[in-house]
Amino acid sequence: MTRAFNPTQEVFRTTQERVYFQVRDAILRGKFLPGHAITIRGLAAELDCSPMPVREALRRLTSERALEVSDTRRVTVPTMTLEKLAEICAARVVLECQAAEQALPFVDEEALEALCELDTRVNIALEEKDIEQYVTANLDFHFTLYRLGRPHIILSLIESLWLQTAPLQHLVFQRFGVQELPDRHKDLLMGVARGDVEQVRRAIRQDIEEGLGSISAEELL
Amino acid sequence: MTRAFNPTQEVFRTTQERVYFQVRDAILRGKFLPGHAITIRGLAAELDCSPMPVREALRRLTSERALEVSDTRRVTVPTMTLEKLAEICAARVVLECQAAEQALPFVDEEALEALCELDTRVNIALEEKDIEQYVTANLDFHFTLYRLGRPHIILSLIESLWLQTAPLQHLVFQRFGVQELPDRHKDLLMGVARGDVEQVRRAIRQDIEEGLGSISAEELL
DNA sequence: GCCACTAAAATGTGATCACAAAATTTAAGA
DNA sequence: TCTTAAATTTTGTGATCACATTTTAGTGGC
Repeated sequence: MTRAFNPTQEVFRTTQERVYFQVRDAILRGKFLPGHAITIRGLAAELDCSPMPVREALRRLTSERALEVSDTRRVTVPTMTLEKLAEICAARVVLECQAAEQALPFVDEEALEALCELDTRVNIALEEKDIEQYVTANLDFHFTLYRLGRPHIILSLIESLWLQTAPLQHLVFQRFGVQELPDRHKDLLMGVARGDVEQVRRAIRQDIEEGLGSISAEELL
Repeated sequence: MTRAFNPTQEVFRTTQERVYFQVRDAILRGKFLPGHAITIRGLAAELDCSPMPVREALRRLTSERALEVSDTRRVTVPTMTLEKLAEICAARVVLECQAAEQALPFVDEEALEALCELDTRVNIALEEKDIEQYVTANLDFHFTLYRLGRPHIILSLIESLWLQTAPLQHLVFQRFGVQELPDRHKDLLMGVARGDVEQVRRAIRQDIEEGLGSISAEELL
């Protein structure tokens, strides 16, 4: 289970909750391709429970736009469009800038060290072309920063946006690898260390726009 | 049913969907007070269906933070805190500015006229101290503008944020009325008419911050 | 009158069932 | 071989049930 999205590593109180996090994790890890259809009974059998908790978990995920229901009521992994991508990009920029700004006053020695360590993990993953590791480390890096300001509402909005791009990201990674990805983490770290709001904003904006903006029309199907 | 939130006035394809919109509408119209507990069977009886669709609708609404589940698994209308309010405020500012900016290129004579008419309705409601009318007209005014840019993802994020403040808003309205509310719609309309991004942003920011910012600690319970 | 304790009612969760709609497979015809 | 149509299976939705937990009501004691 991805730490950044479930940092407390909690034991799930209900089956529905367990299923929700399992499916969410699978999406983040690129286990589902865009367009792929998901069936309630199939998931229930796979996760060893009745259809009931699956229904509620899927309803929750569609509500976050991590999945979508087709006009024939079938639950599918959404396909991306350029319009959607542009919107997600814009929303991520403004929300993650806000989260980072909110986090800045809480940056101390310890936090900075943790971020540097995570950045190192990202770089190692990039060098080794380890997609799985890169995705996890990158996620941890960003959310560790954002979480410093103890945001709740904004963070869940950001999580929803990451979930929406995850399937496409993995598609692109599998096709082109992770090597030529831009790395704005150094700028971001420097801005964070200095408490320079403007530098942080610029780094986040570039990180997002270069990462998602490079995906052109051809990759969308 | 609030037009701005369900502009197509669609016929609902499933019971679950009908229940979802009915409860959502009730929240927006202030039918539920913060802290109020909602029961599945109770709602099911009231809306004349089995508990099943209600469960899914409530799950969806809690996913949007319009409702929340207590630690004893009871679904309640969330109570507000200053921290949450500040976050919602910040998120609304950046997202609604983004939506408005995206809408500007689509503003034409017709749209401008529609907005003016809605603004008039808001002012009439304010003069007559008609809370119900004010809430509806204000909602329509903002979302009519935002919808021009045909946003999907950002719009649903904004909707979620409005839902979260609705119960508190109504509480404040009932206690203090709607008379002394700030009106930044004139500035906003002028900015929209001119295509002046900066003026629009400023008006939206002030509209949100003066509207929600005036709610101090005492009102929160 | 007020508080602790017990009993009864109500509630959320998960499982199962029925049914109509959709997807898939099979069969038939050209 | 390909297309179309019928038959079969699979699927989502809504209803109902069982059960453990929680909430509420009721009772007794001070």
